[in-house]
Amino acid sequence: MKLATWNVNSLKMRLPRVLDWLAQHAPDVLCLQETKLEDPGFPTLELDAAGYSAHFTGQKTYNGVALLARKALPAATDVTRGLPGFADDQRRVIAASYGDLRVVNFYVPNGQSVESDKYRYKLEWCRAATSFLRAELAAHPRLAVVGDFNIAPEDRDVHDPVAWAGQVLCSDAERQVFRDWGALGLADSFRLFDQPPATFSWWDYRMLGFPKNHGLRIDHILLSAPLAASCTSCTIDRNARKGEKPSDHAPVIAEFEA
DNA sequence: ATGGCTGCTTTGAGCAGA
Repeated sequence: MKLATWNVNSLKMRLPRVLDWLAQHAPDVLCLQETKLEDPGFPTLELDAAGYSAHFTGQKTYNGVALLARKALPAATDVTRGLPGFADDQRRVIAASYGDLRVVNFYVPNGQSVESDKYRYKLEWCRAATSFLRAELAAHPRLAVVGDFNIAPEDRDVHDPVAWAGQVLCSDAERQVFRDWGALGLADSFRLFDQPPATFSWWDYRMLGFPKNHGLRIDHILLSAPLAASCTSCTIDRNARKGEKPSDHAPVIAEFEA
């Protein structure tokens, strides 16, 4: 079983790459963020032709998340959108069950800067997400929480920790949220394995960010204990960041026994 | 080789991303 997450920065622009990537990697589930599509414009037919069933919640210009699942999987059940008790026009959360596998797909707010109202919104959003995840864990033993978290959990996830110290994506409050989710019983699958240093999932389009590997690891796959026990690898596909018209994020992939 | 932002929007300068 293979589970992946990818912030595509506009599914309209990235659909050819997504279809190529699905054909090459054949994940069982691929979670997308920043689709930037209203639901009637979602490319359901193209993905169906590629062998994937889609569930999604989107809006124009910003945000938007989707779950793509190979049709061989059990049909999605218990599909939920948004965070309970957190009224929000921004489409950032979708979750579904495939048999006993539960997948939560997050596009965590960016926050812009620690002085910004958007940062306060980010922390409030994360507080609601913590409550949601506690309930999801209680209901679903085999839980994966994936997506663009917009949090670099530790200094080793940052190309220049001194420059980023205390900045948005790296602030103490954001890193505490990541630890809180870990304390609920969600393991960072990437850190279950030895990894090359300076492995990142996002690189700024500007200033030769990718060629210089000036990146951050902000896209994650968290696993409940039963899922973590069967996880055999977690990798970031930096090849997907190369070439013409890449997203600024690379996919994260977790593989499991059976 | 992977190369000095990109995608979006009441179409075009400005916002947002991270």
